[in-house]
Amino acid sequence: MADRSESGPDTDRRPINEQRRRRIEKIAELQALGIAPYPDRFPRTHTLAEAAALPEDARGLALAGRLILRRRFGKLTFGHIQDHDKAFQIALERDKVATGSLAGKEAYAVFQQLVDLGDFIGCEGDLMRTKTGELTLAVQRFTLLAKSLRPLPEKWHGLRDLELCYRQRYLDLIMNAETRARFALRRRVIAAFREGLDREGFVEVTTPTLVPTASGALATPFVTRHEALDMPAYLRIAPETYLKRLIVAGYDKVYEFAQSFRNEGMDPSHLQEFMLLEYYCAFWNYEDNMRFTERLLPAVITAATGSPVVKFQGREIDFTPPWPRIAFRDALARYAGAAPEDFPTLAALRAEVKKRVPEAAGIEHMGRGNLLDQLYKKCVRPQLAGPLFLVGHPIELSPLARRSDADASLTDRFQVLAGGREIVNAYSELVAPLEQRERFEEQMALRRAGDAEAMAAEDDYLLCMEYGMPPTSGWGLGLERFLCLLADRENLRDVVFFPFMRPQSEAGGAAEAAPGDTGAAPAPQGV
RNA sequence: GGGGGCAUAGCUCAGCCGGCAGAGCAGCGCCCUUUUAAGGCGAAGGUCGGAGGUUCGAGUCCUCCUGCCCUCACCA
Repeated sequence: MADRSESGPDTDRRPINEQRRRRIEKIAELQALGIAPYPDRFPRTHTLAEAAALPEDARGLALAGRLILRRRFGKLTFGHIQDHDKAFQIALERDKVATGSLAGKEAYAVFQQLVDLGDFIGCEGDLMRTKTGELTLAVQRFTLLAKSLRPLPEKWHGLRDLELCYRQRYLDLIMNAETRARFALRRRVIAAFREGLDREGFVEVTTPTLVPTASGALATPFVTRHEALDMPAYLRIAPETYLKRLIVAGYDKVYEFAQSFRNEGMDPSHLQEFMLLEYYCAFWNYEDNMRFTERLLPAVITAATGSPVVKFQGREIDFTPPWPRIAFRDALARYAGAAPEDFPTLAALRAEVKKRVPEAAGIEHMGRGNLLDQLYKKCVRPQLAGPLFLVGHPIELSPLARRSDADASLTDRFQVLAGGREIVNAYSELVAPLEQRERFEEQMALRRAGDAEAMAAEDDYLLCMEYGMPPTSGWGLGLERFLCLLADRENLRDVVFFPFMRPQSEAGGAAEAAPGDTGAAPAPQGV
């Protein structure tokens, strides 16, 4: 797009802002001086972090960044330019600076009057040290790289308004180093998981996000429509059954960072769109998997944060292995004083849950598994600081998990608990196709009985299983929840760049203008 | 979905018992060659989220609406 198009019609319908209008005027003034407001490139020699590591007599640097601070004196100006990783001081002297075809006083005036905080600029010059010892680029030539039209948030307090941080994350990232650090942590954690899994021989794969049946978890899917096939389609709620198909296909070890979608309530601990990391390993059982988990998580945490000890909500959680193991039944008995065998009938258990968790809804429709789960979630889990392995979950809670050989009412399943939260859910997979079909049918019966959580059956997956699935153990982790633990954050939105927000018009509640209705006097036509 | 809280200049925030709409930063005009949120002087900048109501008078009190935060329920 040609530079001059920027001085063309201004169709922004939002209330006129004085500063924005002034900056648009500056574009024309720059162009009149032969200065392009949006040039196409700048040959940068170093990032700002690289520049900061150079010897202080380094010469001939070309640095680029967003101008974020400026301290003007009469004939000397200090400023800071910022790139993603670093802010760096620049100094311009009136009689020693140039831009475009201008030099000295005229070039200096361009910097003072036509360059604004928020603009991207390129700066060429030599390093020096100021009287106060700060490594600084003495700028001989600067180049405007992009004119910004809106003022940045406050330079000292940054962007504080939570709603603006979510809606305009780019401003949050520009202004708040803590936010940048949080997303750098996300990047490091993902890289560390990849490294840990790759080194173990796992293969990263991609499976469908758009699916004909939402399976693999107990959740309400987002529904959409496949027009060409004239059928409903769903966004996946988990990658599980597709990854297991690949196990059947002969991949021994697969994993996926699977963006998943669940159409359920919004609160600080639930996102509609989130990332599940799942892996599956053929020939492992859940015990093998626990041993690997005990190696993988400390390695990832240490790689990402520098220590296996996580500080969370004022507590220290040490992931150094080994971690204690506790059976689901024992946890209920010890922390809730209510072992499952104390309530042999559904009615007795239901009465107990009603007594202890009176606020829970839908108790009448819950099966035995969900009733026990209520007791666990409300009375036991909050007390578990961890890290620890919770094992031996009731079979009703785990329709895709292998039945325990020792106790038919239990599954070969474990969860990793830390900070009162479930970090990992894993089990020996159910690989027997006929039993899987029965378990799905039990879920469908629960569904018909009113338990909305029960899992949907998936015939295509059952077909796949009938060709033979090796013994396998699978593992899943909610990436955002894990990141919140490492970043000591309560709200999952804090570790997602652009959380889903209800749209809001910029006019502050005014109705959306119809197309073509500019709502303001159009600016003069350019070109 | 229930309950509680917040919404004032581009940003960060004051605004008392209902009585002229405020500050800092940013921006604008001046002064200033070593600053670190530079400093000094000056002039601007507002649909107090929106719509009603009470009142002589509403940023302030009441009702409704919108958005966000917290919390409970549901869910990972």
